[in-house]
Amino acid sequence: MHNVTEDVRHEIRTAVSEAIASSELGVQVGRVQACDVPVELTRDKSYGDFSTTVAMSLAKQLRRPPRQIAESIAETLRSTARKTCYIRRVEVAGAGFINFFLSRAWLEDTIRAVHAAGPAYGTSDAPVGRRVQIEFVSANPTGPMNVVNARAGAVGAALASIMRAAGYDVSTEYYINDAGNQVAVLGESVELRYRQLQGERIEFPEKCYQGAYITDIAREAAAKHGEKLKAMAADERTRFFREFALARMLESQKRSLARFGVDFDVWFSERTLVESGAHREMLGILRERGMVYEKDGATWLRTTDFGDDKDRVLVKSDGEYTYLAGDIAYHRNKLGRGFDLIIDIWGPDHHGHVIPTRAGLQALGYPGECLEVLLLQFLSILSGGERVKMSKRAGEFVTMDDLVDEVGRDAARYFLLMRNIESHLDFDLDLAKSQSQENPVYYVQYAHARICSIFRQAEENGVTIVEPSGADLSRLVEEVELDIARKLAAYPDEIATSAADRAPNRLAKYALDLAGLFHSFYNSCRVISDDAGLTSARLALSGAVGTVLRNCLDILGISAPEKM
RNA sequence: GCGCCUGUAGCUCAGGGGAUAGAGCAACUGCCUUCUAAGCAGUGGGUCGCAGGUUCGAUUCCUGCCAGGCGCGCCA
Repeated sequence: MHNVTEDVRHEIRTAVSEAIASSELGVQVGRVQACDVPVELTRDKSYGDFSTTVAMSLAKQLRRPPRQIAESIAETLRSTARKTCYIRRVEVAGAGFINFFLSRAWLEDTIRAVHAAGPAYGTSDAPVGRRVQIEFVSANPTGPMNVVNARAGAVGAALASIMRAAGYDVSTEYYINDAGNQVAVLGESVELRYRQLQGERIEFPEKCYQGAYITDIAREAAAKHGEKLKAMAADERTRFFREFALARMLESQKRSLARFGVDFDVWFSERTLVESGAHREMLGILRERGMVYEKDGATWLRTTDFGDDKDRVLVKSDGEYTYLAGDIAYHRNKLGRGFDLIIDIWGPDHHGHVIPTRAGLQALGYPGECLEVLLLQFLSILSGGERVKMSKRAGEFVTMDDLVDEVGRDAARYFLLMRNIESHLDFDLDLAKSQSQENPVYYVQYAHARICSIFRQAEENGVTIVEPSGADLSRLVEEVELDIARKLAAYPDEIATSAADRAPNRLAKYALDLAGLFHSFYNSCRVISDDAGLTSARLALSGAVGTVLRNCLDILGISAPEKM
């Protein structure tokens, strides 16, 4: 009873498959496997509860009108002596849909299933058994977390939760880019600011990071290590500033992420990778496999063998590894840790790296499908109707912290999750601030708080709260009550689809729809009344909605308040 | 020039091979002596960018075009 919808689907599939085999159609089509019968929850309940389009897909093969085929299948289903437990009525409609009207027992069972499973409702019974790693955010440690990182954080964390709910074994990872030359530039920026603070009249180069946070770090270094710094030799001091600045930036980035509620299972340092000799090792394997060649003093990878439009450099003529080489080595390391699927969430400006990186893995002998890159589209911040320019070097941006301060963590996360990941997202700060009352996240949270309030009220009034399994759910007869139960039944499908499509926004929409149904119910039906039986039934329904809302919000990384 | 993403209501966007295309905002009208009005009920609003193709069926998939965003380094 964990997943009633799946049970029903199975029942319908089997019945249809058997009906086709035993009807006159069976001779022509042969056996149609039950799993090949598409069974969907209907969009509109006038089409019944579930529907199949199998007749339409058989039309071509049988060279008969789909409606006729549907009638034939339906007729056989109706005359089947063996009474199935949920199916009550079978109708043919439209172009050849076979619609199934079920007994209300399936909705009552759904409500009971939600109560029985609680937080586990909607999660998959059968683990998919694939080890998945999702890497996201992985910002350069050269500036504060910005809103693009916030979007990646919200999406990555939600996707990880959704895929876990769908049965995947998921690990989340943050790649710390602590080995590149941008760290040297960061150190240099801080050191120059420090020297300026010491009264030296020196120019601050354009390539350095301009933000005020650089000066803050310089000031902090001076305050803590003032005397020691003065005594240092030049190269020693440069090294000091690089390490000091890096440590401070990482600390501040981790703090921002923690405030935003995004956590990672693994923080992976690029340095440890470099120091482990992973690059050299990778290159050795590629060389053995004949995948690299020398040209113009550089070492090239034959990415064109795997669909790239030109080969790529792995080792520059100055002997340094390229960014691509590092990425391939890193991904090889990930796969070496036993993951079957690597999901990276990147910005759209990195889309050109997808093919070369995958090509690198293929060149190493891995299947291309083991790397999936989700390109998260950009996010613009609108303030006063104007697009806020964001440039890290210029030090202009709205930070993740700003977002949390101004809009709040829950609202920020919901907003960032609301949209399809491949859609450009306009985040209007003024709107989010001024209209925070109408914010969709409050709508969902409010439904949850209302449900909690009902239960508090029931307790205060001394209403005996019957165990849901004991409530007489046949008392739920209002249309909106049954609509809610139907929506609860759709939840497991919603989790599965959101996971398969890598689409957290679907779940955000589901939560909004369920909350809407509940608000509607709340306004037209009184839960606590003199009718004890009805009260129990409605409490059971409300409690089930509360559970599912909580599950959704939890997955999305948003709090489910008991009071608002 | 090549590549990726987008084009759906006045605005911001969902949806998606199927049966009358949805929500919020904005506008208007009602609903608080009863469990939270951060709520509900209702009204108006659409050639799903354009043109072909595949299909029993396309707004959805494919191709081309148009428009917008972004990217095309021995940078990271």
